Amino acid sequence: MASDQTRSAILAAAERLYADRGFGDVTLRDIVAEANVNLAAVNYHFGSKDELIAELFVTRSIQTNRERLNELKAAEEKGGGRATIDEILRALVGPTLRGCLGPDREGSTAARFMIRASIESVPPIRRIKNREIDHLRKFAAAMRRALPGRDEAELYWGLHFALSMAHHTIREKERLAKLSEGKCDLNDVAGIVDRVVGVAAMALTAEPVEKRQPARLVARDAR
Amino acid sequence: MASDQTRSAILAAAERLYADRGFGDVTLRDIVAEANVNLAAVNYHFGSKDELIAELFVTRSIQTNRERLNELKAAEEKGGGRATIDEILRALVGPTLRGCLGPDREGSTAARFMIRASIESVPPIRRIKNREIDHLRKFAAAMRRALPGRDEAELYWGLHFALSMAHHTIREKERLAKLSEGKCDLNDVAGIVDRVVGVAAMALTAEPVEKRQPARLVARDAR
DNA sequence: GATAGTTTCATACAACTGTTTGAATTGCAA
DNA sequence: TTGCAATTCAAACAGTTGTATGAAACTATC
Repeated sequence: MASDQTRSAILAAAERLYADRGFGDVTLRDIVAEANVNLAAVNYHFGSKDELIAELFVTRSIQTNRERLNELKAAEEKGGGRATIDEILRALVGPTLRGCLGPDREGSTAARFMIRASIESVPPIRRIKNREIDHLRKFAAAMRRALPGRDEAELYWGLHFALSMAHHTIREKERLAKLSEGKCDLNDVAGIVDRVVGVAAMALTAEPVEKRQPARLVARDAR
Repeated sequence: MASDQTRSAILAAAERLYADRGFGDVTLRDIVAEANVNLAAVNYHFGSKDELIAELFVTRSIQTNRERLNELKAAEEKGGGRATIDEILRALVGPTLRGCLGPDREGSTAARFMIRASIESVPPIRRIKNREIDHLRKFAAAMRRALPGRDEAELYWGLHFALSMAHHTIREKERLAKLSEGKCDLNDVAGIVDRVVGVAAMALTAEPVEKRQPARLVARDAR
């Protein structure tokens, strides 16, 4: 059954090429050349180019989501069913940040592929991302338990901002490195996780915007 | 001189189509059909498809950058040459957020085009974005003046996180609305600006990560 | 109203895309 | 070995893409 061999050769070659050169200018012919298989093999084994991309992305997404949930579960068990907000946020952004910025994984094809997927947005991947909401709801629920008094909208904003900082750091790491002329250390992944978690937790635990004292911030008119 | 007419008909049609359907599946033939001009007109007036896209994006970027700098300059003049960190951050994220989320501009083609440009990343636009660094440096300089004692890396992280939250909110506004089941009001643009500026300013003025006590935090020190 | 310079137009081009086809080859069971 | 299914292969297909061409139509100047 050499079929599995062909299948995974295609997957590996595709992931490598997409990671290196982006979805935009990698054709099926590039992939089969890299994998040393026949052009028709892609459609035979995957049905279409889009399904190949989808399989690639689903595989990696599942890995990340599982890591996140494992971290969350571990924290909850440690805390007798309730994790702290720091732990929850850390479980949310840690796996992605470590996966995409981690030094040992610097050359990792999988990580570079996921960065690509977050920069270039191509239809089959977009469709899958839309299903990510159910996954995020689990974190929203955990946050609700960790900060019971908190307004729900505030929780979602905090979760959203945590993801914002994590994803944008991955997307724009080169730009930030250049802008800061190396002063921001993008290799200190643990530090970045602390930073993102710290800011998001701060946003979640500070007084709500409405009540916060301006510190010369322009007062918002009560709608 | 009907040439200008053709030129701007193409620009308008292209911006509209790209805004609606993305760069991926809008062809020159779609554009010229929408603009009611001949196919060859695009290459005649712009040289190539990529140059058309570039011109579109440059025009809008310049607008945004000018708005930002105007706001920054106004705040600096008001403060006798020095703006507060809140004002600087507000000048940075305000124009983009208002432009892309603003209710009156909800149907604005320009805004929707810029959202597309931030979601889908296509080569001619990527090339231009790389030159945005010089523009950001002006804000970094202003921040340095507003928070003179602060470590430089911290300033860049704060600036980076402010942009992270703003851009990600624009990119993922639908997802956030769905995730929060409408509890996060994406139409309250002023509120969102306050929120983003508030969180970023908090991150910038709180104690540095190394010294900070984990968990809940942390009053902002009046400096 | 002839001339020169722009702009428009229909059409063709050349290249590349993902996909399909049908025959060859292979692997394996009876 | 024979038979059957799974897999590979070269080749072609059908469609689309951005771009180029050269003639036609227009515009304005003298």
